[in-house]
Amino acid sequence: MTGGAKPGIHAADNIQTPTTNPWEFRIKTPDTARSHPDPMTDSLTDRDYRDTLFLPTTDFPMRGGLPQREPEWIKRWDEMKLYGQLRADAKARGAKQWILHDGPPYANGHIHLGTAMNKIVKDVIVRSHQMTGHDASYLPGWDCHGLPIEWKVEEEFRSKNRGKDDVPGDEFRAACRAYAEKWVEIQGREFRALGIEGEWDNPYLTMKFESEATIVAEFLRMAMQGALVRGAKPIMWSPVERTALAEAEVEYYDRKVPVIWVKFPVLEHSGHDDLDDASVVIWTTTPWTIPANQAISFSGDIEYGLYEVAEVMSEEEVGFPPYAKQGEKLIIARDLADAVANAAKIKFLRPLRERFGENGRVSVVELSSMICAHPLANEGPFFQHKIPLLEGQHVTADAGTGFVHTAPAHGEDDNIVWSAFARRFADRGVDQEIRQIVDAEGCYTPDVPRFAGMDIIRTSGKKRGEPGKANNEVIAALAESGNLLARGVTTIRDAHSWRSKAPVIRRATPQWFISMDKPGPNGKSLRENALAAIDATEFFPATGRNRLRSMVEGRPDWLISRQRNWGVPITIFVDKSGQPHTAALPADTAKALNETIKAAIAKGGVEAWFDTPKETFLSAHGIDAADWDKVTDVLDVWFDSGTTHAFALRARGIIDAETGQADLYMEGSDQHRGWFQSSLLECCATRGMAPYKQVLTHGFIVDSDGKKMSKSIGNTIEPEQIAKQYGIEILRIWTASGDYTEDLRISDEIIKGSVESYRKLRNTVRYMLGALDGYTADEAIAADKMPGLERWVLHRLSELDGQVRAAYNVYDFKKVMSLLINFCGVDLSAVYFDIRKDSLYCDPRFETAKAWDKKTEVFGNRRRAARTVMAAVLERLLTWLAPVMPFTMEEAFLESHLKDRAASVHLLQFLETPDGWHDAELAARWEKIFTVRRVVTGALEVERREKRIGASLESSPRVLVADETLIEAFKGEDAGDLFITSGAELVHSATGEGGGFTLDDTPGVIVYPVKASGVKCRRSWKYFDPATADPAFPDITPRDALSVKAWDATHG
RNA sequence: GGGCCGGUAGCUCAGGUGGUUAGAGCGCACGCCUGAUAAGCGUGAGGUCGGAAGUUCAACUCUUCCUCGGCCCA
Repeated sequence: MTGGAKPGIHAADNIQTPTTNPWEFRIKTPDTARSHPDPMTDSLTDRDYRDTLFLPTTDFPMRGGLPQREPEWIKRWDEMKLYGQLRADAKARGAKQWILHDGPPYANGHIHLGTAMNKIVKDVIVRSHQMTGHDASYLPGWDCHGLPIEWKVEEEFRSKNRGKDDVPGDEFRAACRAYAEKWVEIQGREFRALGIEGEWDNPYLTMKFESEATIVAEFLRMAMQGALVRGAKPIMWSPVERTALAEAEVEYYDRKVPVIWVKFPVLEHSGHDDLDDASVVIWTTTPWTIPANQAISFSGDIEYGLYEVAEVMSEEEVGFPPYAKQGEKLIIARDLADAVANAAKIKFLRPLRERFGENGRVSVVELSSMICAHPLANEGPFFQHKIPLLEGQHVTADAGTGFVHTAPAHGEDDNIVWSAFARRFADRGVDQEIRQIVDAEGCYTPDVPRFAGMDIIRTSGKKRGEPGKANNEVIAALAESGNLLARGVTTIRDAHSWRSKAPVIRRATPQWFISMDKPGPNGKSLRENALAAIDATEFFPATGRNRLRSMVEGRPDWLISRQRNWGVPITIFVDKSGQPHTAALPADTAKALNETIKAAIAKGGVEAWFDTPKETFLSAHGIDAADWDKVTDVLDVWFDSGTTHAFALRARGIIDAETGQADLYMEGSDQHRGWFQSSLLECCATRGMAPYKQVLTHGFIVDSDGKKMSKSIGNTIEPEQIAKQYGIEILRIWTASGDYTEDLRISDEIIKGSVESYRKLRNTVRYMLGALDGYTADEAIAADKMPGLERWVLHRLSELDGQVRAAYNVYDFKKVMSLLINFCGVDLSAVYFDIRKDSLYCDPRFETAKAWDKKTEVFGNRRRAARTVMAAVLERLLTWLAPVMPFTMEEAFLESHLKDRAASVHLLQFLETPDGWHDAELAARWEKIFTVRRVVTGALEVERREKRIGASLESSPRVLVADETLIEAFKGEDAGDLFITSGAELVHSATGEGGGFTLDDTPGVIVYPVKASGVKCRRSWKYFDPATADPAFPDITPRDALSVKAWDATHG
């Protein structure tokens, strides 16, 4: 029988084999592991050849036990000071520096999957650059100032019954420092646990004194160049907290608000006479802003009409006397006339002119020429300013009247349109100055007639956050003036303070800006410099350039002042005219003063500015402190982050102080608005260039449906969860396998896919470790002495070398992973290992070489070649994968014959490909071989299905090939070995012999799956002709007999 | 509402300048092996390329619209 009865010893072995760790049973030391003769028979031919065989032997387990082992590896790397060794190694190599500059996460809260992914990508980048010959240091950093920390600290004080005003500034800031420090420490540990390698002992922090001093220095440098301007801009202001709020600091809720329709009598116009006593009607939900009105906006795209109030509903019908009066003439958007009439209880609103202005409407020219009176002009001169009409993009006909009440101090659109037009109205007697009539408490200032001191929002007491007196009083005044057309109540979605939940108002306050358009030292504006720098930067993905570009093109001046406590102060003194000392003082004096300021911050941190009286700074330079005020605003935290290049890279000497650039900035794509931009603007303003050569962005983590993760949906996954269940390395493989420049999906199924990849890679490495047991450089054989199959593998390595380097170079890890996973799964596992199993297990082992004769050497060298190639593969695979899989590759490295080469796999470099490995001709030849092989494999599958064979060795196919070059491809190769059959016959034949197996896509190759004849070799399981056997070893093939003889000669 | 980006087999990804039956790996199903064994090998079934319209002899690849999703704004 072909299958043959199995010798009893195998059965016994099987019974004893424990299932827990089969590798323990592998023959580690063959000499001592020789089995006894089979007790069932004492026949000579029943010798067990197992001990003369070589089977893979390794202590590298099939399963990694990642969750348990990863922390141990990190501990090991920390103890051996791997990061320091990496630096020393790069220095010893004279490696070229390559800098990924870390964008600082905010020192608040635990890390999440997104931050983990961010750091993992960075780590893979840094490691791969280090291994491609660079000195790739990595200095992590943190953003430590800012509001979120301030809030948390305020909260902590409040829980101890201490309000914001009860805590002295320096005590408060000290608490903020301690808070940030705590989270830096926690996050540092969490990042380290992800296997991120870097300078964790000495990270950069925006709150270190030297950082704060550098931030101040950078700020003063910009100020000295004249980039700093003072202006007033409407910002969100919370009267309850007496502070400005950023967009991130507000929440939007529905709120009931009054709504009023107001008439602005036309004062001047250049149109038709019938406009003489007409009024422009506006609509607003913030009556309190009416006293601040300075203009009316309209749209050139809206048709307006002139109407006469022909009939008003009676008091009986309405329940109160309607405000509208018969005979009034109103200008309203045509589409909204009905709605206005309805609100104003007007029964009949008569269109006065069918054809109004050009094309049947009030033309832009006609409207632009109008000047209206303020509706409260009757309250006195304060309100008797001229109200121009401005064409604005923000005006729509969705609701209201088609005209927008414009108070430049209280609305962003208002401010934009006003700023654009105000200058043009100077010669028409329109006051250009923006009116600021509301104080920090949200009350009218004393100079406002009738309304002075009235509050918009109640700022204290039980009704905190509810409406104050302002709205009602303004409405009353409007009613008295006769210019109120209608009133009502509506609900709008509006901003509220995240903290107090009270409504916020828009209020213009004096602020400091970095001008985008003022010409700088090189004669160009910051905007122009920044755009040029963007053009000089490389973006991954390339679309990032457009995104950043359009933002810089369109952005307003950079508002850098914040009325806050926890931040780097705006270290300037202003004179009585509001000029900063950097502009008002002689340059030399200003510079000297700046040095004093910087020295103070370097010594005492930001506290030094707040705690030191202005006299101390000024009198040292002979300046009369009485003439100056010390600014106590702090810088926007984006300014801090924009200067990281200065204190984390330049001040530390990592890049040149003036001309240096980081090679790469890498953050989420949201940072086009954030860090990429703040860094760009800051560096362009100070040095006229971007601080980076390349910008790489990643997307965000979403669930399996592409939805963003949110706690409310409950689809969040924590990094710790994955670390505990699967291991960090699985998370790293997941990160590296997907397209992180887009959004990355994660789910159980997806993670399981990464686990599969991990297993495949781990097992491939494990097989090679086992196959290379006992391998040393002595066994190596030159490439030109190797069989074609080995040289084909070397060719594949040469291809991969180029592809892997190229992919890492452009941060395309998914390419690396798919290349290597395919290589392991297809080229190695399914082809090379499978074919060379026979050689590896059965050919004479190198340790028996001294007993080889010429014939034995042929087989022995074949095995040497296989092991030489596997060593080359292993060495490359370990290094190529180490950036993504630092844990497993380190483990494998230390189990391998390479372990004496370095203390860690991470201290190795990607290997260069020796000349001669690349061989396109050979590769083409092997493509032909594989083409034929595929047909043979297909034919054998039919035999298996028909139960005619099981193992492929039970066949010895006859292959008819029409294309002679396909036959020639096999020259010098043993086709049977390549097919893993007990033999093979290749016949050049243009015609078939009837029957036979073919594949549609491979015409001209016909396979007859001839059953192997002869007996089954008891050692190699191949079928062979017993007549050819060595008489001393009748039950094994001549090749196996040579192996066994060499074995016996060297093993007694 | 605006700007930018994306939607190819169950999953992760490939698919220069439009052109034969849209590919890979994994997973899945079935089979083989039992000397890589919680492994290895083979075979196979799965997409008409988010939807619609258009341009073209021809579109996954070009245009428009819609839809879903992401980031940033309003």
